[in-house]
Amino acid sequence: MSTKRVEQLHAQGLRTRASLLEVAREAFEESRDVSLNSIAKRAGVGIGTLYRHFPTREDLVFELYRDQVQRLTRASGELLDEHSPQEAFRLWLERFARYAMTKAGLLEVLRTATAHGRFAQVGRGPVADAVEHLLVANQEAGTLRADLTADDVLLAVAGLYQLDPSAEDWERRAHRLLDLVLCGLRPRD
Amino acid sequence: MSTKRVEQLHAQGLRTRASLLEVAREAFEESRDVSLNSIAKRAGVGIGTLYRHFPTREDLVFELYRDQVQRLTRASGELLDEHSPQEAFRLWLERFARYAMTKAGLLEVLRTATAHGRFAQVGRGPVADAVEHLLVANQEAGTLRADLTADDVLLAVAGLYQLDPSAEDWERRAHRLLDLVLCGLRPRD
DNA sequence: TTGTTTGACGGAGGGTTCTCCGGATAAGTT
DNA sequence: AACTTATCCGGAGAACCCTCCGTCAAACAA
Repeated sequence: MSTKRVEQLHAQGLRTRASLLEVAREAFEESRDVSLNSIAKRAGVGIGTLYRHFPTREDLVFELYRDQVQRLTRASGELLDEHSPQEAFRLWLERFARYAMTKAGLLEVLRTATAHGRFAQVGRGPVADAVEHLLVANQEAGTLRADLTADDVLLAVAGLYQLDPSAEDWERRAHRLLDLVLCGLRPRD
Repeated sequence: MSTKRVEQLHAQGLRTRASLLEVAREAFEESRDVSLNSIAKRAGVGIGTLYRHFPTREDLVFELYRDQVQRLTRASGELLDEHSPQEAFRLWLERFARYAMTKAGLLEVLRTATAHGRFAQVGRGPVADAVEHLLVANQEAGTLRADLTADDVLLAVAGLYQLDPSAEDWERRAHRLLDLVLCGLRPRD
């Protein structure tokens, strides 16, 4: 049967893929800049195989943090359930900042994921969707300007990507930035 | 005499340095991603020589746009002479955006120059100084919140670095961003 | 004039990224 | 069992980045 065959063939591919991801996760925990070469070697796989599974370095890193990003985007709904739109929005932005800073690689992922690039095209990106969700709720509540788009918001908080997670003052700077942004997004008068 | 000797020795170095810069400028106009190898070759110089003059790629690019950056930073004073602090601030930010977008390489330079990195340490960077200048004038006029720092401002407009100069809508997006930022920086009530 | 010093030069070399294609292996076919 | 096909694997190879060090020539001193 065709489907079984596909599964079998995939089985092999999926195994090496999983192996690659596991090795990559370990490697990235040790240091941020790992050579793809070394990952392939540590996974006991040719470099060509790695590239077939993950055509670019970004693809690999993105996959590593996929669940983290998902958890973040899902949080928008949960926060809206438990808090007022205004609070939910602020809490979500703070979580966004914390996520971006905590795991070093995530920052890069979030930046490219929110930029208008390859990832953004997929339904304009899950992150943009989460923002949109929060945005609409706040606009209906009248706590955010009605003319805003998710794009506006993501651009406004882009300063987060400039922060250096290894510096101790990133938290203070991030806090100030979010304050300014939230102030600017409020309805005029 | 010692100074003459230094000048003579420098003369040689300066010539190759100038040659490198000239070639680099041409090369970068053709395409953004040029190999340092090719620049060295086109300048008729060994790759080692290039690296001695410009230890990192950033150093080279930064040098290419040094005068552009200077012109931008100087504009802060001129604008303050000719306009109200508020207008000067807005006009300067718009010029900042335009500069960053027009010359492709400049965007990268401005980002690293404003980030807290190597360049920023030198007197916290000329760009930061320009912002500081405008900021103080506005705070004295009461048109910007008194607790703001240049760092805050630069973080707030960092969204500009996310824009894609080759897309047609960057101008609209930049405009919206600046609107939001200026709104957020105004004194509360 | 003949060392000697000192800065500048060139490129080999090790490590990386990414591409490309021939080889292997399993599923399906006759 | 022999053959075909689809899929995956591996690594050679081209291009690049950056470092390191031996060489060279100008400037100066003896």
